[in-house]
Amino acid sequence: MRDNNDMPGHLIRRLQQIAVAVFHSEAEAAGYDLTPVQYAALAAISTSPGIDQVTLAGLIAYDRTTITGVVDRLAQKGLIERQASSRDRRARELTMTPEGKKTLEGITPAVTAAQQLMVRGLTDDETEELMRLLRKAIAAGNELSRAPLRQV
Amino acid sequence: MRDNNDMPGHLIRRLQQIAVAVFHSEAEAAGYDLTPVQYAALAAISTSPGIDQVTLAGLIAYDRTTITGVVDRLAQKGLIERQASSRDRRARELTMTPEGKKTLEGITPAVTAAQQLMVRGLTDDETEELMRLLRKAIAAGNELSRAPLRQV
DNA sequence: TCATTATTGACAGTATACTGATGATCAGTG
DNA sequence: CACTGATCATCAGTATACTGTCAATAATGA
Repeated sequence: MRDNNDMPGHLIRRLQQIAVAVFHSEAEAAGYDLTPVQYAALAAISTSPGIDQVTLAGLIAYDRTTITGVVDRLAQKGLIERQASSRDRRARELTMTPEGKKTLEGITPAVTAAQQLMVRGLTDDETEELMRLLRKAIAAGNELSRAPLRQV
Repeated sequence: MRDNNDMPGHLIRRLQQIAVAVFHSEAEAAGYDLTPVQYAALAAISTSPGIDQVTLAGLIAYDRTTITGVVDRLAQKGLIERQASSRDRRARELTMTPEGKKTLEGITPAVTAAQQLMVRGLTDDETEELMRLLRKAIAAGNELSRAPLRQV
């Protein structure tokens, strides 16, 4: 019988759990109540103001159904605003509030720290190699998920 | 600003999504309705009959709260049985049913196929290296998650 | 033995992720 | 312009994951 430790799926799941836990503890220690998912969405909206939800989902590889809830919570926290688009009445344009900008700037050091902490068992070279392999595997499997990356 | 593609956390999350999607489609194609999480739990119960839920959670690095629902669903599908332990009246001993054994055996080829498919962009050597790096990072971060691995 | 502490399983509540469906709207074609 | 098909956002439902809490029970130490 194949051991869990020889299953890529199991190992990926475990490191993901650790990554999320590290993110939460770093963010909380810095005084912010933001999930990894919410952070990524906020950062993407910051880079692409006025973006609609489907495009946002594609940029960060989220399911379009998931993004609804994430955007809801960001709006509820006053970090972003959602307004109907004038060009397409189906779409909602997402923009950051000043509060959102302040939060994004403030939390960034904690996010950077978390990224290092979650691979603290690896050397810098090993981390680079891990990221290279992850990128390569993701590129080949991108279309297998319901939430593929869609670069604009 | 740091790109998503340079963030280990983002890359890990994406590959995890792909891994789960691949597992589902392979399992479904083989005629089974079992999630990756349910499969791992079933396999662990098969290896360690009579195990209690906390020990099971430790073996596969699940949160003890999560395991309750997983075990519920496996029991509801008739794949496992839950009975009060005679040694410890708090604990529930988990055992497989014949149906569970049949399911586990039947689904195993699909699981193996899924493990290969989710890293189909990598060569065999690269897959080995990816698993090595994942194991090393996980070992260093094990205690950072609420659901660490607890080998017996 | 008795009081304190720890452990097991469960529950409520929140946040991803997904499947599948729906209403509103847009774009392209005849 | 009317029709068809695609797209945007949302919803209902299911399954992880987590935080924090609780009752029942076990284990430990004074």
